[in-house]
Amino acid sequence: MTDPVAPLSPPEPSATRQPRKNNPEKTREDILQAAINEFVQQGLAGARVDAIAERTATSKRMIYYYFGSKEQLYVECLVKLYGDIRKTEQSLDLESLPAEQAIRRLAEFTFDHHDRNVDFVRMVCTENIHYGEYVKKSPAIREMSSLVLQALSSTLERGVKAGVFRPGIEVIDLHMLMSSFCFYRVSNRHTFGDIFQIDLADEQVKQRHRQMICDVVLSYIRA
Amino acid sequence: MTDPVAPLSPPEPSATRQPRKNNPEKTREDILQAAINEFVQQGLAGARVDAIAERTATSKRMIYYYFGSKEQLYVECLVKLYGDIRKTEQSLDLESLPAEQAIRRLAEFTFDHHDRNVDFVRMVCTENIHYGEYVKKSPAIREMSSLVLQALSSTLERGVKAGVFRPGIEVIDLHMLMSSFCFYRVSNRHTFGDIFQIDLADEQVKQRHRQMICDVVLSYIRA
DNA sequence: GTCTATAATAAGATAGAC
DNA sequence: GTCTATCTTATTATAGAC
Repeated sequence: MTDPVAPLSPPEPSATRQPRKNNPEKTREDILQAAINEFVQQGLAGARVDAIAERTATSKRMIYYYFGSKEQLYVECLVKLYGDIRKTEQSLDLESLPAEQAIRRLAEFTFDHHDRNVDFVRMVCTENIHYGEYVKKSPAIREMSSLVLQALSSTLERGVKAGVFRPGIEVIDLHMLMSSFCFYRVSNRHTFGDIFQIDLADEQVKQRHRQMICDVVLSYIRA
Repeated sequence: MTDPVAPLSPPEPSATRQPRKNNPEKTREDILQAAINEFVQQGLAGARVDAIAERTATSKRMIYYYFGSKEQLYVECLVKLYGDIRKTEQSLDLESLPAEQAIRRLAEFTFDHHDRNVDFVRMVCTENIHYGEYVKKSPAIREMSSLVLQALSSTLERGVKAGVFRPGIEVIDLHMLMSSFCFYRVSNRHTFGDIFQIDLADEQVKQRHRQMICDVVLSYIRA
């Protein structure tokens, strides 16, 4: 098909010996995003390296070149998605608000983030199916996450001192209460929605639940 | 190894031509339980039909003989696990208790059931990763599930009439509040536990959370 | 109804040219 | 750094004897 000499074709535009359109940074990012999409849709076992390659502007060979294996690629996807949530969590500026309002803002943020990042939720589900063995391999994820608890903790303290919250609340438990509701609503939307005949994506239902988790948390911790 | 004639061995006990030890009912149940174990551990895509066969007293051929395909076998596993929770839910006898106590019993049951049935929780996670497309195929699961909401609904009504609960609570939302906390605690124990350094299987933590979900629900609906 | 052996295919990973 | 072609293994599913 391709003639080995090509004597009549025009010369290559670049004379500085650059193979074609090399952009390692972009190629790597491109693969990572394609992998997230595939893992999120198919799970770890269900994901196909070939399928990831097809979602990419590059080839399967590059996946192994940059990431070594399917598992290592998967871990990098996890780190990226956890990084996204933790970064945005820090822009909340809870200290500037009265305790009760700060709790409300945190609950609403938690709700919104899960609602908008189905990818993150699905990835965490997949990871738990695999007994969390890949998050355990990445200390970076653990380190990023302690900040939320610190922010929540100091807010609680402020509220107790101000007399609006009752003392004795465990920070981790409160965080779990918020996370579980916001997470479940997204993670289990298919089974829950089908079985109980409710459309969890509906805007009215969504606003109701957003309000609800705030009320639930506040009624629980109020003095 | 086995001699084809066996002239000195004792005669077969059954003379009525029964191949070996045929017990279709038991074989089917055996396969189903083995499949649950495999699906629960590996997910749908990760589960191997060979692995299921190895967990069985019978062979891989029988899996296809009884269930047709890996997918159909998976659906039967789902139906079985959903059936288990819905059956036990009906033995709660909430009508015999004062409204507030009935809510407490339901919350505790929900907590205990999820805590004791990790298999169920993991299977539901897997199913949601697959967009719930298999529960949708089984109307039996949907039909079984409406009973919980009915029980919760009449309990709420009683409480409102008695003046202990405030009106306007959505039944489905309350059910989701209970389910989400109880479910998440089990489904996400690996990531949550590792990231926030808490052992969710610890007996003290468990009792604290069991108490907590009751308090959360009641403080939210109390008049 | 049950078993062993195998067909047909698909998947993760790599070789080697450019 | 990038590409195509391919190796190796494992997987779903079935054939055919008993």
